[in-house]
Amino acid sequence: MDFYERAAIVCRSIPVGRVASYGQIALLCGKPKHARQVGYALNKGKLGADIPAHRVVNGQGFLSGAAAFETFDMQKTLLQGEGVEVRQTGKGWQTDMGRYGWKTTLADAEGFRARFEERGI
DNA sequence: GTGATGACATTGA
DNA sequence: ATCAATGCCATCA
Repeated sequence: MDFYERAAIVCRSIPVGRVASYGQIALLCGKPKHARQVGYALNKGKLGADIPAHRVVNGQGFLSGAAAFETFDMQKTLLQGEGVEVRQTGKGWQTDMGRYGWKTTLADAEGFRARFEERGI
């Protein structure tokens, strides 16, 4: 399905030092209800090797906790290395979406949509 | 084909 | 604020 190709493009577009949510990525792919498939794809590495999967967190800024990285705190380490603050809360590792969340606009979504169409995906 | 699974999100109590 | 219940839909067995 072309959804994964789109997701790969979107993920590679996440700025360094920013994080995006699964739902946000799904939305930018034009499939608002595919948040879970984004997670599935990242888990399975279906988007390819050059994907900054560590910049993808859930809607509240929590790190997934799934062991798709070398060690459990790999994702945290990578993010902090990019300047993203990651705090330990009672529930788990969390980033401040207000400060580090990737701010996307309608224009961004439209831009992606155009890129997808010109590629026929 | 059917049913279970999941790096999610939203709603309502 | 916290927690459970739903909704969701591509994969996989």
